Amino acid sequence: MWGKEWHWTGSPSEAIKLQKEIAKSVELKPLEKDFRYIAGFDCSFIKRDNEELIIAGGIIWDVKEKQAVASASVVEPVKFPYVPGLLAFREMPALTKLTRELPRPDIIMADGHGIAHPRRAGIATHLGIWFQIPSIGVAKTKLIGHYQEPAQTKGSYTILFINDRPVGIVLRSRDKVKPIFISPGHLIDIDSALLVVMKCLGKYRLPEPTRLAHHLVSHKRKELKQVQRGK
DNA sequence: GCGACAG
DNA sequence: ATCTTGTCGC
Repeated sequence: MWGKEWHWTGSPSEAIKLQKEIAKSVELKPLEKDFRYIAGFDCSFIKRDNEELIIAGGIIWDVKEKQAVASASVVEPVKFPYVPGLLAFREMPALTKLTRELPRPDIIMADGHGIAHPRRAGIATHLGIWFQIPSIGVAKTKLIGHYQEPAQTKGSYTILFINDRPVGIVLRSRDKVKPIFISPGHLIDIDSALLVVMKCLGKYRLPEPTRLAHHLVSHKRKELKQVQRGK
């Protein structure tokens, strides 16, 4: 069910074990059902005294009407350190809490990778498995894999490989901008993930769900900075 | 031992 | 992610 919070505690080595298990449950298949609502998630961080806070934000994008129909954000202390490959353990607690305030989407779009990950279990995969909703990872840079640089024109793309295995797409989302990295998280395949992302592209490098979520958290962050000054 | 390394 | 001003290119 949507709104189910994630409460996991453990060490980095235990986290790696969990990811290996999660990867066994991943299902990659074409998106058969029609879709309309896509959730976009993103996080920001800020320091308060001795602790670090995470600001998680999410929006629901209506692909048909091309507009956000809901949004929410939460702020809480972060417990897990940032370790490449273990991003999900840092952001999942806040992101899942966020879902209590949002309607259930048809697809989840996360800021990060899906199976284009050392253990095929990026944050998009964690979210897809946890909620059993098709999920896609959209990252601004590569974590792992090899690819040929796509042409400079919008819409050009190449395949991202890990040991000769296709795991995602490197897409030029606008003319002459750095490409974005798309990979399925769960319950969707590479082709469908690419189609969904392209349907969400507007006049910016990032697809609307992720871009608006990022805009939301950066705005929330500025508000918190103001509060810090006033005390 | 030397690079690579989501956010 | 965050710290930060001006500046190069379309």
